[in-house]
Amino acid sequence: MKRKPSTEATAAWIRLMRVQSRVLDAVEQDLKKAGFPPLAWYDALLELSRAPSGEMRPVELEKQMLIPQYSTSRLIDRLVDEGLAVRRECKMDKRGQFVEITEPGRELQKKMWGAYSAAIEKHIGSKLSDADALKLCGLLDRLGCSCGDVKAAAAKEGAPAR
Amino acid sequence: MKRKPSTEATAAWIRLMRVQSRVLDAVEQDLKKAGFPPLAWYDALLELSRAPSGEMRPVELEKQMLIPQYSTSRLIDRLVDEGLAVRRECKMDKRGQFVEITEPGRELQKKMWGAYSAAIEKHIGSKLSDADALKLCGLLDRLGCSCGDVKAAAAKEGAPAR
DNA sequence: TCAAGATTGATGCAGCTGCATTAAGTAAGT
DNA sequence: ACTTACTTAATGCAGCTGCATCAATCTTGA
Repeated sequence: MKRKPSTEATAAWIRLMRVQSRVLDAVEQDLKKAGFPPLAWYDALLELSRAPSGEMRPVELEKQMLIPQYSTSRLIDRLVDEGLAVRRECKMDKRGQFVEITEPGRELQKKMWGAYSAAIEKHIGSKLSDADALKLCGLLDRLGCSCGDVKAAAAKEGAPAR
Repeated sequence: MKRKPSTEATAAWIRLMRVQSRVLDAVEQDLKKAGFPPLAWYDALLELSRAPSGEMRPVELEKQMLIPQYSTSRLIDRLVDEGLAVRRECKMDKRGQFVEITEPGRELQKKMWGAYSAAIEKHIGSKLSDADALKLCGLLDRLGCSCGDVKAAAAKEGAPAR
C-alpha cells in the first residue's frame, strides 16, 4: 500500500521544521548574548540602509521583508523608540510616510552583521561545504518561493526575512 | 578575498528561514481552514495517544516535543479546557501528575491527521521525489540534532515538534 | 533525621503575533 | 463634484512565547 505523503516526504517535513527551529534559535541566542536586538530589527535596518538616501515607505519595507502590514508598523515603532530610525511625512501622499534610518541605526546594523555573520558561519558554514550548501539551496527552492539568485541575494549582507 | 560565511552558506541560511516559514504557514493555514486547532495541539495529542494507556507525565511530553516546561504546562491547560485531555494525580510523586488523552482527544488527533497528511503531501510530497526528500533530510541532519531514523520517525504519523 | 539541593509544575509579566477594524487619503467612474 | 472603491497606516483585543520566580515535593548526604 502506498502512503499518501511518503515516509520520505514526512521525514523531510519533520526535519525542515526541527532543524530550522534549532538553527534559528541558536543564531538568535548568539545575537542576544552579544547584547543585540532580535533579527527582525537587523533585517529592517539592512533594508533601510540599502535604500537610496536611507529611506523607504513602510509599504516598501513590508514587501521586502515579507511580513504583514501591522507587523511592519510596530517594528517601525520600536526602531523609532530606540532612535534607530525616524518617521518623515510624505508630501506626495499624505496617507503615507517615509522611514529613514539614523546614524545610530546604521552603526547598529554594521555591528550586528559582525555577530550575525559569525553565527551563520558557526551554525551553517562550518557544517556544510559550499557545494552542499548549494545543493540544499536547490532542494529548498523547489519547496517554495524562489528567493532570487543564490549568489546575488547574499552578495553583501544576508537577511532572512522570515 | 574569502568571506567568513561563504555566499553559499548565507544563501542556504536565508532559504532555510524563508522556505520553512512559508511551508509551515501554508500547512497551518490548511489546518485552520479545515477548522482544526494549531499543529502544536496535534503533536501533543499524538504523543499522548502513542503512550501506553494514553497517559504521560508532563515532563515526558516536554522532552518528546522539545518545548520548554512552561509551554508544556500551558498547552496541557488548553487541551484540558477543551476536554481533549485530563490531568490525573500521580501517587508515586506528589509533585507530579499524569496527563491522559480522552476519547474526543483521540478522535481529533485522527481527524487532524487526514488534513495534516494532505497538507504535507501538497506542500512537500508533490514537490520533491522521494529520493530528493531523502537528500534534503541528509543535508538538514548535518545542520542540527539528529532527528532519529528517517524511515522510523515517520513510520505512522508525522509530528514536527518545533 | 534534617538541611541543602534538585525536580516538578504553575504563574505574573512583558513582548510579539494575528485578526479585525478604524481613520485618513487617493483614484476612478459617473 | 460625488459616490464608490482602493491604499496606507495605526490600534484594540486575544493568544502565545520567553523569562523569572514561586511553591511543593523529592532526594541526597552528613
